[in-house]
Amino acid sequence: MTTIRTRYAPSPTGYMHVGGVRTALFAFLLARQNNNGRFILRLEDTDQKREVEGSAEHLIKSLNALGISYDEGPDIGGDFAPYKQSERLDIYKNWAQKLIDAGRAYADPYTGDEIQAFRDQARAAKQPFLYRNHRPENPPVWNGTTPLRFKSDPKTYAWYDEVMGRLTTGPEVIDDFILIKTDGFPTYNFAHIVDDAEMKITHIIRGQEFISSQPNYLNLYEALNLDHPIFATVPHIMADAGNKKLGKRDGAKDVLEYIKDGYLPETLINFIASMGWNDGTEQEIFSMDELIAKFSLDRVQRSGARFDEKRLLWMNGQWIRKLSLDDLYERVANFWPEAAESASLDYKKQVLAMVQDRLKVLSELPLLSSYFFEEPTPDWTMISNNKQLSKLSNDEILSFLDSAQNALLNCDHNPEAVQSTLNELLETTGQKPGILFSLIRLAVSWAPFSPALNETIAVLGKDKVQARLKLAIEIANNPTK
RNA sequence: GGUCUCAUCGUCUAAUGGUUAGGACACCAGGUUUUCAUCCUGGCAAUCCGGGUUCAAUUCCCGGUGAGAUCACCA
Repeated sequence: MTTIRTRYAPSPTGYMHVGGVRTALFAFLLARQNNNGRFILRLEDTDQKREVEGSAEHLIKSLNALGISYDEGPDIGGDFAPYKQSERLDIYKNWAQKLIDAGRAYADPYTGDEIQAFRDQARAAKQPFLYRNHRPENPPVWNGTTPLRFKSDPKTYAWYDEVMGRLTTGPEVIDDFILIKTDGFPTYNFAHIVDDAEMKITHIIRGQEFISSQPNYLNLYEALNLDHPIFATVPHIMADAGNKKLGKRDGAKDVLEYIKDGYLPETLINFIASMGWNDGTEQEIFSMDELIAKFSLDRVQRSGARFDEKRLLWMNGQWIRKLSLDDLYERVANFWPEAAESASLDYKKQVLAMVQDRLKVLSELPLLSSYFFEEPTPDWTMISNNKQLSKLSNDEILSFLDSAQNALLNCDHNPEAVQSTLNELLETTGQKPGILFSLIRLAVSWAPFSPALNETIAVLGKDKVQARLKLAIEIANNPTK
């Protein structure tokens, strides 16, 4: 069996979004599940006008962040370097010359306006426009100042696509397309075929937008006397709303943005893979290693999938909970509230352990933990708006807070001891936990939600708990609250 | 408009010529000594429509309809 070589071949014209990640991921998985498989990154920078500064770096950064590693690429080289099409112009010229010599390419003598006129004509006649209907009889010798066109050989095609199955088209879709532009750069249509051949690519995985040009590529493979690689067409990912392909305009987020928001690479990989692929079981959570082991093109969905942010959020929570505390600790390094800067490693880990079950994205960490690091601002409306607490008289509140302060003063601040102290408090006050614990919870955190009360108190420590209870008592004593 | 493709709960999906059409997200209800979350239990919810083949069709075939892609000196 020949070595599998797949590639991801983006054009550096913007940031990397989830659609691109999925194409790259599938190609990567396919290469990785074979012992000697290779995954290649190739930059298709043949459109100088659309090129966006920094997007190649962004692309590479995104792949790295997600753990989609490549074996050959523009920044790391490889046996078939260079991996940037703009540095391969001579190669395309050579291949173009072969076509010219074989009578399969010719100089396009028309101006843009002239071609547009043909197009309008066809449209007026309600006919599909085909350039080859206007093929010049005696084209000039190509000198690089005009586009070079492929002289197609229209015919019927049937081919197999690993995802889509058997596909067929008629000769009407075959046309003379441009191989080399007037700026001397090849078109995608030409360059990718040459490069895939030169780089010995065995599988082409790409988005649905290329499926309609596939027969033209087949025609070109024939003209170049090349065996074509195996094709796999992956359906589009649709935007959350509407029925459009997910693109920049639909608010498709840059994948690095998801990372910055505190989505784990594991989540992104898992989620993107499972949009359009599953292994036929009820498993939802897949690690990269599992994906490598289980992925197969014939289980890729044929229809487009919608990007569901809520499911992504759920999945991120799942992955966060799977992490060991130490691992999670490393990953939240940049997400702590500012006030946590001076806190000890040990203290931060204790806090983190408590909020691990509550985090859905790492960026929520400050929201969930700030009162562990700085004094919260008391907000008495949290008590007065509470269904149960609002029924208490001020004297009752004072008495409960006072009892709590006293009881906790002589209590070791570890979760077990605090819990038994709290339990005793329930008995001595004769209150239900819903009332007493809510009150204490608010007095020590002033947060809409917090971890288990005994743990919270234990981690905060006696000094902070006493001070906060004292402050709450002062406020309760002050009628203007 | 031409060409190609696709079609199962709101969403991601599983399955099969015979099933109570399964799971997950979301949503709703209940439970776990406070809150939020986790976790657990339960609930709601789908085979686009019409023909045909068949004892039997969501599954195979045909036709509609709907959706997507493409028709560039973009990839």
